[in-house]
Amino acid sequence: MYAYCIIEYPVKTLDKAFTYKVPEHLKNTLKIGMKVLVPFNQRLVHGIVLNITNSYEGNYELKEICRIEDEFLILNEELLELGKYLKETTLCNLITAYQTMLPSALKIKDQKSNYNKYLKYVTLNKPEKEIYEYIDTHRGKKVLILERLLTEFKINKKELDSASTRELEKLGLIKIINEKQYRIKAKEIKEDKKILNSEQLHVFNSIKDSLNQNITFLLYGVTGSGKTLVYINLIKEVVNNGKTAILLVPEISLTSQIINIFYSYFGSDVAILHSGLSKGEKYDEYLKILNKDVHIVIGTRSAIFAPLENIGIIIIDEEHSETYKQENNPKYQAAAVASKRCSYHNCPLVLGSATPSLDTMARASKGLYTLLTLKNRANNEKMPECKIVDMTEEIAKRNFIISEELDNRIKNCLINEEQVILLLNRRGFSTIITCSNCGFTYKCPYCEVSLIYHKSSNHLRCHYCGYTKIKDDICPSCKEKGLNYMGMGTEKLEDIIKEKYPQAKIVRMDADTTTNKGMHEKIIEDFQNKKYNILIGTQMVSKGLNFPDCTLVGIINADMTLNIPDYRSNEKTFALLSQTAGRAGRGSKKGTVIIQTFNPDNETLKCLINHDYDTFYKKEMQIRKRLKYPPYYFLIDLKIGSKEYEKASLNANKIKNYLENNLDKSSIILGPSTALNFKIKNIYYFNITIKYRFDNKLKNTLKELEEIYAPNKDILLEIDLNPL
DNA sequence: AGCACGCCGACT
DNA sequence: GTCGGCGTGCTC
Repeated sequence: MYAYCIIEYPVKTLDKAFTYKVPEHLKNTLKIGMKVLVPFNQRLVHGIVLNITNSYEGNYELKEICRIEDEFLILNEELLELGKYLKETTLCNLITAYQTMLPSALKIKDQKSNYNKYLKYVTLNKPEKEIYEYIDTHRGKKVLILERLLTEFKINKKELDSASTRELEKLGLIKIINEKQYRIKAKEIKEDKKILNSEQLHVFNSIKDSLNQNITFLLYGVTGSGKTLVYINLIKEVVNNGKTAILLVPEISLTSQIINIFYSYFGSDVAILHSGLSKGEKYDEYLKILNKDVHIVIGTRSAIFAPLENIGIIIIDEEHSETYKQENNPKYQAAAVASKRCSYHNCPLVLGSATPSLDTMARASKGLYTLLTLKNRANNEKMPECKIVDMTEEIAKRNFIISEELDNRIKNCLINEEQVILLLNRRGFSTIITCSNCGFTYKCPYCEVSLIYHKSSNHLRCHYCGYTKIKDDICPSCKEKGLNYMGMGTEKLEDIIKEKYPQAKIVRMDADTTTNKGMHEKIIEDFQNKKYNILIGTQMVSKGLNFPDCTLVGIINADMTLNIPDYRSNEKTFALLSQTAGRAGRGSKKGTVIIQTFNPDNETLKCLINHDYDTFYKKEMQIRKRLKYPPYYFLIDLKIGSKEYEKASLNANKIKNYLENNLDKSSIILGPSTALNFKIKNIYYFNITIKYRFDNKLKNTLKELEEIYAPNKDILLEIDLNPL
């Protein structure tokens, strides 16, 4: 009997199966997918069994497997295949794929062997007769413990006097048992259930009728339309059929609210997986899934690898969120993995969003996905009224940060004891040059993305195609000397607001104020309980939270995301501002949204204020088509890095030539240009972007490139097959 | 990745 | 003479 193993080192040259003999004593227990310890070049390393055979044809003198590492942990057939799929689609090593699928406590190199948490119980160890004999002949604490045990049978060791317990254990009268405990305990099921409205019911029924088919649904529902309730009912249906379900959410900040809702519906049938958990907690939740103690998994990106069997549905909430793409290796898209798993289990995949990504919507309009729509807010709430304020005019009136309109509305809210959310858009902070007078920003004439300012050379540069120009002294648009960095911190905004509205209670939520675990939840809870009047924050405040008394949302600088140098900047802006706007008017009162901008005529903002995703979609698709961006073209990013500028530049050009000679003529190769973060940790980076539609030479050419550069320690080559 | 082997320079 | 620098090669 022979086992084919992949070993722990994530190196290209070792990314293949090594064959071992299976010793007699392991023949019955060893299974495909197990973690094993094997001898490898003078030392012992961990590996995963990929295959087991009865014969071996080869000339190697095979060594024997030493032992099985975790007998309970077995990657099943589906997950083993999923790893191979990850390797193929992201060009990572197979072992890297398997490592990312496991929680850190079970990863191969984790040295701590036991993450199990036990609760110590005390029980009697002798027949009652002997216990009574002891009680009759002794007195004191020990007798009291024995008397309690005679009636209560087992008692938590912590409740008892430790010295007495130890002595009783020595006498053999009692014993201490370890009982496996899960760190996270589910809350009780609450019987306060909402009923689906007619629109929600229609969507629910459409998906329910296809529960045994591998169909992808796009659930496009406006903010506040009650998508969560649809998810809950779908999952309930799936679980009632004896199957399991995965719900992906974008980030931890959102999970706390959703998790509580799910606990109240499903109690202990839910496992949660996200980065906010400790190693031990993650381990426990993973065990709950492996032990089939739960049917439902809720979590962030990596929860898509949950070892559930018999999956009946996968739901990805806020489908457009960028958090579903992993930015380090393996650079995978959770939605693609989900799609793969759904096809294995022949079950539906549901993508939910109020602002679907263009890729997803394009697939829906092509008929690849089934589009389902929730047009109205649940509970008869109205969509908030949105208004654009032209900041150019306000600056003339010397209102630099808060416009007159927003100022009046804030004052009104404070009088009526209603709440305000202010969004400060801080993305792409200081690398973009803006005219403080007219709001002008430099754009690349070829790629229509904002140019990045390089201070050292006083140049503006397009990070897609490498177009370069020198920064002007006066603004080319208004001829004033207003060209400077754009940006203001939330902290500064907080000071300004405090000064302007001294009577208001203000709270700030950004990366600085939420570093401690639980701070985020606390701020939200306090705001919900009306401890504050005004919440100031970055994108964090945009996520699906319900504040019934929040009637005003102010977007201080809508332009910021419009100007980030990314072909998706319009899409991102539309999503972020819609989400934030959706916070207003979630109770009985009507909500208002004030959008401050230097670009009042911007098409994206116009669509936004009319809640008109469809027009936005059509207009943006035209731009994408004209400029050959996704979804019309696929993109691939190559990142070339070296400690020496010359080497990086030289090799980037070599790679470009190689691509030009080997790719299909229809593919477009852009660059090399200096990367967005040109120099990180003393390594210089260059970017090459490939745009393609159909290119069957592509995969192989990239694999060849990887093989050429794998042994080269001076040059780093990173390939992102699904860049954002 | 990480260990052995191997071939050259500066030390008790 | 030996200790140890890190270049190369190999790992079932």
